[in-house]
Parts: sequence; C-alpha cells; structure tokens
Amino acid sequence: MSLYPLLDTVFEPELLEELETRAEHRFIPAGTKLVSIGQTVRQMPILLSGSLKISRVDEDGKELLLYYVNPAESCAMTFTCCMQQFPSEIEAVAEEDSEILFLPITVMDQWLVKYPTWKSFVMRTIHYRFQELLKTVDQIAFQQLDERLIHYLKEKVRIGGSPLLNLSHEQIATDLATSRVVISRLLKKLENQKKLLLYRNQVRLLGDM
DNA sequence: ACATTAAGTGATT
DNA sequence: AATCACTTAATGT
Repeated sequence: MSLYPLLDTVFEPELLEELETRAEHRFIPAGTKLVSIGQTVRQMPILLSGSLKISRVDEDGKELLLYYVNPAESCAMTFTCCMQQFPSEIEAVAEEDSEILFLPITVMDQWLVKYPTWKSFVMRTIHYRFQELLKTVDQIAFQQLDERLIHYLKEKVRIGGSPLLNLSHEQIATDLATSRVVISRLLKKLENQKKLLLYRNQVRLLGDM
C-alpha cells in the first residue's frame, strides 16, 4: 500500500515508490498564491486534496478564470512551461486548503521514458485541459456569458461539495472577467427561472442544475 | 443612527 | 454585454 492511495490507480508501483522519495509533501492553506505570472516554475505540483484556481491576469490586474485543478491532477500549463523553463503565463492560487506533492522538474524527463503510467498521466492532463480550454474559448467567442456563468456555478458546487456558494456578485464578475452589474442581471434571470436563490454574498443552486 | 458595502434597475451606447 | 447613474437592502461600528 502506498502513502498516497489516491494515486495507486494512476501510477505503477515502482513510480509510486520513487514518488515517495522524491516528492515534497506540503499543506497549502486556502488563498496561497503558488505561481504568479512571469515567474519560472521550478516544481511540478500533483494535487492530493483541495483545489487550485488557475487564471490569466492582464497588465492592469483584470483576471479571467481558466480552470480548476482537482485532486489526482496536475496543472497542464506547468508541463509545457516548466520543462523548458519558460516563465509562467498563468497565476495559480489555492482555492481551498490543499495538500500537494511537489516534484523537482528534473525527474520529469527521465520519468517520461521510464514509466509508461507517467507518460499517459502527462498526456491525459494536457488533453483534458485542452478540451476544457477549447470549451471556454468557444463560450467567449460566441459571447454566451449566461452559459459560461451556469458552467462556472456548477463547477463551484462540484468543487465545494455544497449547493450553497459563498460568493458575491463582484467575485463572480472578476472570475469571469466581466462587470458586477451584468452578473447581477444574469443571476436575477436565473432566480426567476427558479434555478437558484440569491442572498447577500451567497448563491444557492436548486436541484435541476 | 450613520457609514459602508452588496445587490437591483432603468437608460444609454 | 458594458457602463453610468442612482436606488434599495444588508451589515458593521
């Protein structure tokens, strides 16, 4: 039995063993910024519990949420930029208290040829994220902010494990890179459709979502 | 009671 | 869909 049961089905036994000796196991409190834009990534994270929020931030601080990293996943952006030591294009913040394995980037190259399960893990992560990003791009291109909002809320519920979200309209607007007024209107529309209930600093999703 | 912050709304671009 | 201007509601001190 390995130290990390979560990863037992993902990696082969030899790799799990090596993981245990090479990885640094850390607990990250919610709100911690792990990577900021321009920074060079020196370690590869694998999430054991919690979640990470990955977003783009432009020059004047406006951000756009790209995706979340969930347990047993890593960040796809990290592979592409840290292997070649490119500066990060994204920002990573712990969304909740998280448990993370940090791997030195030097092992990644060797593991790619040494362990088939590592290779498919990397490939799977990149592929999956690519799909996600394409979806977001579609949504932005076709300006369907309402759909994007619903997708966002569902994702939040899934991550938090509760249909009651502690979010202000302002925060939602920031994540989706739009204005508060727009979000308020869309949320109101959804409330009228009985899809959710609105409170101050809280949103409650209703069953059929 | 007053100030501050979140949310709702009509009008305009 | 964004911005402005303004109102109303909830919360903190």
